[in-house]
Amino acid sequence: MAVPIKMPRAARKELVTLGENIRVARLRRKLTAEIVAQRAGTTRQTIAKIESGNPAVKIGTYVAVLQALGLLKGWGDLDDPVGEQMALDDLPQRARLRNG
Amino acid sequence: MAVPIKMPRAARKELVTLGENIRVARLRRKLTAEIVAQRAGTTRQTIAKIESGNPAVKIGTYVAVLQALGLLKGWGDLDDPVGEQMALDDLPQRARLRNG
DNA sequence: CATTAATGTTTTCTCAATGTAACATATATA
DNA sequence: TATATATGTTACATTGAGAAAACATTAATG
Repeated sequence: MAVPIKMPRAARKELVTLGENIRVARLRRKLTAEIVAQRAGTTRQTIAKIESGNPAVKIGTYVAVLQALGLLKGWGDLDDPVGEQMALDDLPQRARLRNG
Repeated sequence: MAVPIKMPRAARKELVTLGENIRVARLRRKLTAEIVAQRAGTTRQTIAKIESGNPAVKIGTYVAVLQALGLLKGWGDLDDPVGEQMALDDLPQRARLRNG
């Protein structure tokens, strides 16, 4: 197996959690990795990578798997307690760093 | 630019939503794509792909970007109203399709 | 406990995603 | 309205992800 990509601990942990959740959801539905792979248009090896939290998997594959499990809806919604304080109206189209 | 991967409408839509949310979060924080890219260990071109919902980006990059924006925590938690009904205790390690 | 299917694991090959660079365009400020 | 800068966009080379296949291992049933 390829060496997992180097990344911060917290990020890795979050990916592992997501993978575990996906595996639990699959088993609860009594679906084999093979079946989910077919529905998602991928292979069971890639399903295994996802369930183990391998960061080197395309997000498109993740989304396809979530859809195959009926877990897709609302997944793209982010919880942003910090940004929520700010108005969306006057949001600039670009960020400007200095004074220039 | 490379042709976007073929995928179901709903899945594509969810990715676009995620990308938009990431962009909004970035702008609210007044961060340039360049800055976020540096923090996430990638390039601004890839940030652009993420914000446009391109499915062919590694999930590890997504996670790194979410972390750079302070949006990572709890992201791996899935909402599974269907599976929640089922006990975790007697969850099999494998799914079995037929009779056996 | 025997059987058989599901999963783990490795290897090879192909193709596309990413990084790098360069240029065009648009927009946030003074 | 200038102007510096953020972003859009494209091209190219490299590298690694993913598909496919084969074999080993393990767990779920009867």
